[in-house]
Amino acid sequence: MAPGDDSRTATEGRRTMFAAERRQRILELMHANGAVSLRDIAQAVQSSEVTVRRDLRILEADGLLNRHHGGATLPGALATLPGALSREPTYAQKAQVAAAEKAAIAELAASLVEDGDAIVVGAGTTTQLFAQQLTRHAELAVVTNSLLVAQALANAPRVEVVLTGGTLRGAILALVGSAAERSLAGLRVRRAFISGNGLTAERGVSTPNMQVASVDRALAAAAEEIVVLADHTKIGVDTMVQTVPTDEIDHLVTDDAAPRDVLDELANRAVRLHVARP
Amino acid sequence: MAPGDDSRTATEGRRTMFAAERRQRILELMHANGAVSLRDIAQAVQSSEVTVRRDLRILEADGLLNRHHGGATLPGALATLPGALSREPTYAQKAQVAAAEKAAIAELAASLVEDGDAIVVGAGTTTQLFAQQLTRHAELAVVTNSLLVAQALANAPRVEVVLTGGTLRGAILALVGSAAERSLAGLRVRRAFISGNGLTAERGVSTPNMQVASVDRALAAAAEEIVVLADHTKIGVDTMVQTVPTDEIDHLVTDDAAPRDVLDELANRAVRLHVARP
DNA sequence: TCGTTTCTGATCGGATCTGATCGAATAGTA
DNA sequence: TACTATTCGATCAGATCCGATCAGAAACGA
Repeated sequence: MAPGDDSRTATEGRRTMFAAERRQRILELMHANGAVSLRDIAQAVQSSEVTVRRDLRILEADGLLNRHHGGATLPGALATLPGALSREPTYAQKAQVAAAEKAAIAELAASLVEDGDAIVVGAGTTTQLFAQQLTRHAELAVVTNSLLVAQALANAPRVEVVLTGGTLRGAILALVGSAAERSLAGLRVRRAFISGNGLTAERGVSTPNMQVASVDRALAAAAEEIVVLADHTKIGVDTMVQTVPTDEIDHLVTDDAAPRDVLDELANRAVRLHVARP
Repeated sequence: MAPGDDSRTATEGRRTMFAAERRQRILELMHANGAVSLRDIAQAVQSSEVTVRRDLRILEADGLLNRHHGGATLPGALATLPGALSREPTYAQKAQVAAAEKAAIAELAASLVEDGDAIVVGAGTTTQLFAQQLTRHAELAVVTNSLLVAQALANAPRVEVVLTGGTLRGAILALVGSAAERSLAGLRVRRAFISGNGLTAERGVSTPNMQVASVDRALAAAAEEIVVLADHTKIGVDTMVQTVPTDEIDHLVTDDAAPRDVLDELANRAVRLHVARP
């Protein structure tokens, strides 16, 4: 015994985390990112993957999250996570395509928004990233048909988020149908930020789904100016249903890998170009 | 029993620390660090771990802290890590209250839903769990103002989800406001499953927020029968705004820890009771 | 001074938590 | 469809922690 001995190995400060503390931390990670891979959690809480797996099992039993191969998501939510989870392959895959370009486009597009604006935001992986950039704006009013856009702005204190009603399209977590279009009828905002699956100089923005196209048209009709967000993989691509013709597009935000000739032709048709460099 | 009673006669001038003094220091340590390990406490107050353990047990009985394996934390906040990203403590905390009971309630309530039904589901942690139980139902139509309910059912292939429009209330991820209420105006479904913050026999369901209350009323008005989901922590509790009076409640789904007298009184008023056992 | 009460510390058995490993299941790819 | 690489689940082992019991020390009253 050596109570007065002061040559102790000072373990203080880096106290090991309690189990409850660790689980709370996991929940915070979940709410911050929507979805987290098991490996990332293990690293974040400085525990083994086995322990994290156990925690996830407990938290799932309490209904606080959903487990998947490779990680977990918030109940219902799905993620734009590097590679891991794939309950929803289509969406996760879409988010992976040109991820860096999309992030750069989102950031550049956000600079087109000013404090006090009222805007409309469509559904899509790019517009979701775009919405995340808007959390710091003040006195913003955002109308959207995308649950992911709405969630991205849910905690922004000075942004008012209005969701259109409508039928949920699960694959993209967006609202479609006549109810969605009707709720946009009397609306008038400054700018609409929409995406799509393809954009050509001849036919403008297009998407393969008719319901989605119909809503996108209604979104566009509610705005004075239309801003299209499209990474280079979509430029020059035409899909089934036209949503916004070229002459109605006011701005295009894309990245520097987009084919030059299509951009030139778009510029000739009075589309103002904003090229992001990832 | 008087082992915990330590209102000792103050023998002044002694150098040994009194029990009350030691416990006070423990509380100071807790408030300074949020969470402290048992070993650190023992070293800080120059006592054995056994004694500290005893103190923690007493302090926990007084509700002044929560014990865990290896130490203790403050009752309210577990989020104490430097640079913690507690984005949404309120919702996560709410979900943890009576989590097992809520899960059992959700499961029992789901048995009240039949294939082919059209139902309305309100916002809340319990209704979210309830929605997760519905994914296996077929030909179901679900109308909700909760983003979490909608997301829980997003991937259910045979469930049609309709979201009301409205302004997003970020803290609970639900849609409120006149737009939400208007979109429910012409609707008629078989049953409404709603929650709330309190339920008494005299005043029925209540919630502390007026906007939420208004939407809940609109949800209830759209259904032939009203089913209330409330765990025992809400039974006998009255909050500010009444949403559904008792005589309009057709079913109550709760757990077996609910106070007997309130349940009896509710049964007297024609509320059918469903008691889940976690 | 003595006995009683209360508090503190030590020890031991049992319980809990954590980490590692291996077979089984799952997702992605050709 | 078949194959391969992860990932999951179950089991086991080690370490830590908790609770209960017992013994010693200090304080109080007679």
